[in-house]
Amino acid sequence: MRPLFHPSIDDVTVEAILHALSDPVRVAIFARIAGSDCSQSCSNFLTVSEKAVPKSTLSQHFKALREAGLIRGERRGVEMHNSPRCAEIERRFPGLISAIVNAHKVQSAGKPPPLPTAAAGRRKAPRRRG
Amino acid sequence: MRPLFHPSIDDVTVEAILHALSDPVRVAIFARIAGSDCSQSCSNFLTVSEKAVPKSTLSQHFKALREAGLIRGERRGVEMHNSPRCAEIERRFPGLISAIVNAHKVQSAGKPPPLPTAAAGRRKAPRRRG
DNA sequence: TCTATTGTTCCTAAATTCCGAACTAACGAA
DNA sequence: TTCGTTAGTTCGGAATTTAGGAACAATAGA
Repeated sequence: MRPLFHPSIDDVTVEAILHALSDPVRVAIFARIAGSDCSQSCSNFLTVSEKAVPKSTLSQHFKALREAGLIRGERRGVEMHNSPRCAEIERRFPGLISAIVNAHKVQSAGKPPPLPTAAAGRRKAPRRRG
Repeated sequence: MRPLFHPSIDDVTVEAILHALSDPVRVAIFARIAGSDCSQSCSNFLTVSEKAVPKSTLSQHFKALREAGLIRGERRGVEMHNSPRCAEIERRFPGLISAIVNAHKVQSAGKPPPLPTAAAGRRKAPRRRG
């Protein structure tokens, strides 16, 4: 298993951050990691916003967040501990992360919480494979 | 020619904004439109950050910015006038746009201005087509 | 050992992006 | 009117990126 790659803060780009956070699942993951005071393991996110996320996809999402410089991952035993790099990013790009997380909150607050029984109908149809 | 589509401000999403601005050419375009006091035509951006942008690509970039709700385009005669929708977005997502534009400035300031003679070597190699 | 748990890698299909070529639309001149 | 120019769009196909199932690797406990 390959060691985890984390960019130095000076190599972190706005483009990479915005791209990483332009995915609804990834912002949701990041918002929760950034908002928590203890590190989160990947498996805490096997469902995100009522939607199941396959673990291979989840792994890719975490890789994207790590390589954008948004989180730091550390393997501890069988699981991974993920923590935000907010402080570093704040020094490099003041106000960026909080504005994005805030906007995400505004948007989440704007749409009513999905009713459990109606949720299935709103879910994106699964893609069928060969 | 199809009429231009502009989302209502309430339909504008953080994800769409971040995705639109996660492209280096598009942030550069948007930063210039947002920073100018007069509207800008598309053809002003046939070269962006010393790099030529094919006009079909440019057209797609403007479409992406419009449909993300970041700019408003208006056809006047043969050309298009593009203006930012910063005020509306600021009301919906306070601080978001300015943080991103600021971050983009920080990043641009960080890298030294490319020397004209050396610029060609740093350009991304063009993809070869069939 | 064997088994369970957590996460990664591989592989292929689907989606997205890029950009040259062909096109449309507005304008001015003859 | 028709021709030519300019500004931008659309089309089509190749390249790139993404999604997720299956197989795998690594750790821990029994």
